Amino acid sequence: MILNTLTRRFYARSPAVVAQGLIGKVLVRNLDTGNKLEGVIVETEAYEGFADPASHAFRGKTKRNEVMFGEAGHAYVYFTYGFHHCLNFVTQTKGNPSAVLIRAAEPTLGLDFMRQRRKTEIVTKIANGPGKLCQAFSIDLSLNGTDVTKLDSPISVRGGQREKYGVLSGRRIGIRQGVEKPWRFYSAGSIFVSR
DNA sequence: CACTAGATTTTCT
DNA sequence: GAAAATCTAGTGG
Repeated sequence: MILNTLTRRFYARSPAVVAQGLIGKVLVRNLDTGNKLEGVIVETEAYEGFADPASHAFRGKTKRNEVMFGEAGHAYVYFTYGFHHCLNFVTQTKGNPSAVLIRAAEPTLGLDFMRQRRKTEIVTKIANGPGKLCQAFSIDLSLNGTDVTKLDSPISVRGGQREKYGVLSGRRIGIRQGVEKPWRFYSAGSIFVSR
């Protein structure tokens, strides 16, 4: 079993590379209660700073997106559609505010807790979407800006087993600008992806 | 199965 | 005022 937490160097690359690299890695959530949740990341999307009209950072810095303008390896959590949180990891370096959206995961640890939070018994529906994933993993705005490269952080990512079916890419979901960019990455054959 | 409305906050026009 | 990196419950085929 590999337990290495991903370093800042991993995140300090272009978002598309990081997004692809995160597939098959394990998202780790350390709760205040001492409970631990884990899930294998099966779907991500890359958002490329100033060059990408779909990125929150495209129109400049705001109070909401300021974390994207900071150091790579931090969590960017935002609230959207009045209801849902979305989890991102900041990538690249200062001056290029890019991030990777975590869209879906396969729950592997803490299933009872997640089922309770999601109010569903169906495992494939626990984290097959960015809003659902945050609900299952108990992620909200209080975690915005969290450094995810530390082992004892509330959120971190560690290496997992190699993705056996390979990684596919396609168009991103839920956006109207820059839809032609093939910056959605997902685990081939996984039943835990959002679509 | 497809489609639609509604929840509700941040941001931009 | 309207759209947004969404989800759910409801209607109808």
